[in-house]
Parts: sequence; structure tokens; C-alpha cells
Amino acid sequence: MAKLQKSIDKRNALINATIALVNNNGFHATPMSKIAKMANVSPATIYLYFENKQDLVNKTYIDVKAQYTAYAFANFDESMSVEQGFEHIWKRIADFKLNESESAMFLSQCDNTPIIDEPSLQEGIKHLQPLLDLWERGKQEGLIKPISDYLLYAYAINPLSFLMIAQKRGTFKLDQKQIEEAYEAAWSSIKN
Amino acid sequence: MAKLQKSIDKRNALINATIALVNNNGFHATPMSKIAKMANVSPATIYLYFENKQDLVNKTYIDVKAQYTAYAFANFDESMSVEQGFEHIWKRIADFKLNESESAMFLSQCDNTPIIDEPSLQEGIKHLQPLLDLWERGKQEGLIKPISDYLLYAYAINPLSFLMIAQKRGTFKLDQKQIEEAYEAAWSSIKN
Amino acid sequence: MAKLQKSIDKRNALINATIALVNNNGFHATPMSKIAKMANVSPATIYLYFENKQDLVNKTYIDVKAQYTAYAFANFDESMSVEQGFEHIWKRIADFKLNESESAMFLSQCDNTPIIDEPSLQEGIKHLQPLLDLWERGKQEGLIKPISDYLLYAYAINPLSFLMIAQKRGTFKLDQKQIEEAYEAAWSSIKN
Amino acid sequence: MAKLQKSIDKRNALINATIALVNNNGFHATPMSKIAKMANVSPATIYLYFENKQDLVNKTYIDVKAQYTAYAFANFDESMSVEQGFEHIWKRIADFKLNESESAMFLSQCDNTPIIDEPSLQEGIKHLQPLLDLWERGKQEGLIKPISDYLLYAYAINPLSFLMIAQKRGTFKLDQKQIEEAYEAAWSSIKN
DNA sequence: CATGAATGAGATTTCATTCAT
DNA sequence: AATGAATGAAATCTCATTCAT
Repeated sequence: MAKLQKSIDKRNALINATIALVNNNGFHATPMSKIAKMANVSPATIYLYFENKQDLVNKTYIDVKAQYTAYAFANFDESMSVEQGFEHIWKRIADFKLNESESAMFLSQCDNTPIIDEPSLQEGIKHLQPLLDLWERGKQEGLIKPISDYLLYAYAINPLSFLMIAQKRGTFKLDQKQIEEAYEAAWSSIKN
Repeated sequence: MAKLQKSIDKRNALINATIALVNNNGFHATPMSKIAKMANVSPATIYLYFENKQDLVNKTYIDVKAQYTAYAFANFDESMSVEQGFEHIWKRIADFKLNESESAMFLSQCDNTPIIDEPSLQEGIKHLQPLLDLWERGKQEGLIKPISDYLLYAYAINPLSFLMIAQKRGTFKLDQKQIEEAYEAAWSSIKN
Repeated sequence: MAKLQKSIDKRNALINATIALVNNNGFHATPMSKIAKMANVSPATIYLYFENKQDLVNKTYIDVKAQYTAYAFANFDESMSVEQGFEHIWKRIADFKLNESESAMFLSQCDNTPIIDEPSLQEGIKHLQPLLDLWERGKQEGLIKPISDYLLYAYAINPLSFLMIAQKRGTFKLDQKQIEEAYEAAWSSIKN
Repeated sequence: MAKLQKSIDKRNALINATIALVNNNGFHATPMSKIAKMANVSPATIYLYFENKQDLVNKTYIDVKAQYTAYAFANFDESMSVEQGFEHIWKRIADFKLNESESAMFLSQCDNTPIIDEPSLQEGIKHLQPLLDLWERGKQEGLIKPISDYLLYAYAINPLSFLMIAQKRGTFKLDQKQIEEAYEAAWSSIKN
């Protein structure tokens, strides 16, 4: 295996350990030593890849957020109609939240606490542009309510986080039928 | 001032300090010593009122959750029509999230991280029953979609948390017009 | 009940609580608050009867040591022969160590650690005089080895402490037959 | 110096500091910080070698007890006669108690208080077997009283602890003549 | 690059003692 | 005399980070 690859593997192992431990124990109960142990490296090695703990968690956030958006827009095509496009993206996001629930949980935790610093939060938001563009088109075509993107996101996308957490906690199960119902609710809330 | 009152005041001061500091710094960066300082007591005094840090944050959660539901259902009357009742409760909750944003932030942080233990989370959920009863009535009258309460909550109520956080971060401002738009979106998403 | 009596009762309750707790947990794990709780008084009340923790444990030691020697010499009569007198005292001490094992344990702990201050240790030794006098007589009569009282005590009396602790720990049981054997060993070790 | 050696040195420094401080101040007045200072390491370093304070004192006890028995049985040879063997071991133990009085004091403190946990006490007892075997032989040959090993130990060996403490406290001096007297008393107490 | 050992700084928690009542 | 509440000081232990190898 090439040296570079080994390096990337270690970085990934650290990122994954961070996600798993922060999800299960919370940021406050995730010491660097545990992260190192789970990633099978020495604590000192972490500092070869990241400046400090804050940097590690920031970078983890940015990485995961990038995965999330890449997943969301895979196979999306700007030639799709607004409704087709929205359904496509929405279902990709639903898939991500339910199948990649470790990653989704981590994002949810970061987005609701002050553990990520402001610049990294900004960095994470960047990649949502295609969805915003789609909504813009929808508004112009009169298909989507002419309201703030924040409102659209709050009603069309964010509820999936709540459902993912409920499912993770075991109090609720999202099967195919309920995903359809959720999509209905999402579309109803933003369509004109 | 009576002894009992002084005791209650101290407990409240501790709860409030906990909310403020956890909101601003996160649980991991909120030492007991800072909480004590902010509440104007000695660190040792905290342990007269709470067993340990975990207990303090659990009890804070339960307290705040109780305030939240009390606020939500104030002046609610089961004789109201389903739509009237829903609008009433929804707007109370919106008021709470936007006016009592410190409390709301704290709840959001607790509901998205593993800092509160399971029994306390359960304790906190108890008081939502009137809303669930209203939805049940709505379903029977054919006014509300016959879907899981989790889905209804995810779309009708939870988006307010997202909007509250966005507003707190200063990236977005919820004024009267947008509250009406949000209400429209909420109602659209769950009405039949 | 007279006021004075109530006062004495409280003092005794404190002394007894100290003995029980130090025996079971050791001095280092016996906080004043636990002593107070066990004696059914407020922590502050302890300071009405004793200057501080050191004073409490010193006084407890002196009290128990006095009980011990009183018990040891009860019914002893200087007109007894040396051997009769020794057997009498020895058996009283054996009785004390085995029946009043709480008290005996406490003394043993104090005599083998630096928890009691020097003046109180001295105070505790005082009352052994009758035994030393008996030995003196025994030496003059040629019945007892002409060796230091420390040696006599080490071999004739102190082994009972070891046996008491072994019994307390449950690894060994001292019944009547073994007490006789122990007496034999004690007498053999010091008799001329 | 090899890494391993430095590690062993640090562990030993910690063990020795523990012995010295517990002897002089008692367990309750021996904070980890003092132990660290005396061993010339940071308090945090203690936790690389021992799990916690209880573990440190347990391990110290086991170490010292092992030294004690190794010392006691050095040059002992099962081909010796019972009386020769006993005298040999007894004098080795006397040497240890008087020359290695720091270690002996520590053992005495541990054996008379609840500071060592049960498993570690058990661990410490293991190594006395050669003495018990010798006594067994003595009983079969009719040279030693047919009584419990606990009684034999209480009278033949344990008095040395009492004498060692008395000497340490300065109230009594064990010179060569008195050691012979003590040996006489010990042997008298257990011989048939 | 990689590490294990080490640690300073600080976290949580305990406790002997005091004080207003 | 008696107390419960309060606390300053200190105890145990943790952890992010560094450094010699």
C-alpha cells in the first residue's frame, strides 16, 4: 500500500472514531485518548493530522457535511422538473439520514450545539446551493411558496433529522409507507 | 425572606446559570465552578441541591421542559375546534421558542445530544398529551392526516426549533409575516 | 430525663458512632457528617462536645481504653496469687477482646496507626499499672521471667489482638478450647 | 538507562513514598499530591502506574508483603531440624521487623485497619506456606503444640510487631539481649 | 511519520468547620 | 444547647497536549 494511502486511512479512521464516540457519548465525554484508541493510533499521532481537538471536530464536521451534500445531489440533473428534482433530492436526503444514520446523527449534534466554530459551520453550508437554485426556479414557476429558503428548509428537509433521531432512539420506525407519508407532508408544506 | 424561599431562589439561580452557560459554551465547556460563580454560590453548594453534574443537567432539562409545555397549553381549551386549537397551541409554542429562546435552545441541545439520560428524557415527554389528544380528534374528524404522531410533530412543531436556532445565530429573522408563513407551512403539512 | 443525662447520651452516641464507623471504613473514610448522622445529631453539634475531629477521636480512644482496663481489672484482687491474678486478668482481657470486639478493634486500629496523638496515647496507657505491679511481684517471687514489661505484654497480652482480628475477619474461630490453648501459650511464654 | 528500568524506578519511587508517608501521617493524611511530590513525579503520573489510590495502596501492600516473606525465608532449608528452622526463620523475621522497620510498620498498619481490600490481603498471605509446613512437621514430631496455626502465629511471630512499634515510638529499645529473651518467649509459647 | 510516557492545568467532588437562627 | 445550610480549601482524578526517542 502506498504511503499516501496509509496516511489517508489513518485520517479516516480518526474521523470515523470521532463520529462514533461523539454520537454515543457526546463531545464532553469523548477524550482524545479514546479517539486514538478506537482509531488504533497513538494520541500523539492525532496531532500530526489535526491541530487540536477543536480542529479535529471541525474537520470531521466539514467532511461529513460534504459527504451529505454529495449524497444528496448524486444523479440530480438540472434538466429535471422542479417537482421531480425536489422529490429526487428529498429521497436522497431521506436515504442518507436513515442509512447513514451515524453521519446524520453527528451533523444533528453539531448543528444544535456550540461545538463547531462559526467558520466551519459556514464552510459546511456552501454546498447546498443546487437545492436553493431549484427552489428559486420553483418560486419563479409559481410552484413553490415565495418564502424564505430558511422556511423551506425548516419544513421540507429538517423534519427528517427529527425522525432520524426518533428512529435511532428506537421509539419510532420509518418504513417505506411512512417515508411516502413524510414526503407528502414535506411537499405539502412548501408547494404553492 | 423565608428560608424556603431562599432555597428555591438558589436552586433557580443554579438552573438558570446552567441554561445560560450550556447554551453559550456547550456542556463540555461548562464547569461546575462557572455555574457556581454565575449563580453566586460556592461550588460545594451545588451539591446540596443536586447529586452531581449529571443530575443538575437532568433536573434542568425536566424543569425547562415542564415550563415549555405549561407555556404551550396555557389558555388552551378542549372545547376549541381542532383547527382553532392547533393554531392556538402552535402560536404559543412559536412564542415560547422565540421569546424564551434561552430555554428553547437548551431543550434543542438536549434533544440532539446524549447529555440527558433516558429516564429524564421520558419524564420530559409526558406533558405533551393534550396536543396528541387534539390530533387524535382531528384525525377522527378527517381534518388531519391519519399518520403517526411522530410525523405530525416532525412537520408541524419541530421546524420551529430549526428556525429559532437560525434566528439565534443571526442568519435569519422571524418577524410577524414570516411567523404567519411558517404557520401556513405547518398547517399545510398535516391537514388532510 | 435530666438535661445532663441527655448531654451524656449525645456524647456517648457520638463516641459509639465514631467507633463503629472507624472500624468499618477506617479513619480516612469516616467523615464528620456520617458520624453526626449515625449519632442522630447535626454536624454542628459535634463541635459542642469536641473541639475538632482529632479531639473526637482522641477522646474516643481514651474512653475506650478506660473501659478496657476497667473491664480487665474488675474483681481483681491484689491478695490473689500471681498465677491466679494473671489468669484472672488474662481471661477478663480475652473476654473483652472477644465480646466487646468493636471496642477492641478500635483500640487495635489506634495502636497501629498515627491517628491518635501522643499525649492521648500516654493517657491511655496509665491504667495498666495493676498488671505491671502483678508482674513485678511475679518476678520477685521468681515465677515470671525477669524481662521487660514490654516483652511480657507483647507475649502474654498482645496476641489476643491478633486473634480477635482474625476472628472478626472470619478466618478463624476462637471457642472455649482454643481460649484455653491460648492461655497456655501466654503463660508458657512468660513463666519462669 | 533503559526505558523499562526508568519505569520500574518510578514505580518503586511511588511505592516507597507511599510507605513513608502512610507510616508517618496515616492513610487519611496522605494525599496523592504528596506521594507524587516525594516520588518526584506529577500527580497524573501515578495514574499511569496504578488505577487509583486504593490500587496504589493495595499494590504497595502486596509488594511489601512479598519482600517480607522473601526476607523471612532466605537461606531457609527444609533439611533443617524443626527447632533450627524455626529459630532461623524467627530471627530473619526479627531482623526484618527491626531493620526494615518502615516496611514492617506499613504492614502492621495495613493488617490492623480496613485500608487494604480483601483480595489483596489474601494475596499477601499466600507466601507464608513454608512456615506452616515447618509447624506441621513440628506437630508430627511432637515438638510443637498441636494447636491452630493462627495461635502459633499469634504467639510466635506477631509479638514482634508490637515490639517493633514500641521501639519505633521510642519507648523501648530491643537490643541483642532482649532479642534472645523474645526468642525464648516465642519458643516457650509454642513448644510442646 | 509515529509513538508511549509524561505532565500542567483544571475538572468534579468531598469534607471539616462555621454561623445565623 | 442545637441545628441545617453554607462554604473554602483541598482531595482525587482526567485530559489535551508535548517531547524524547
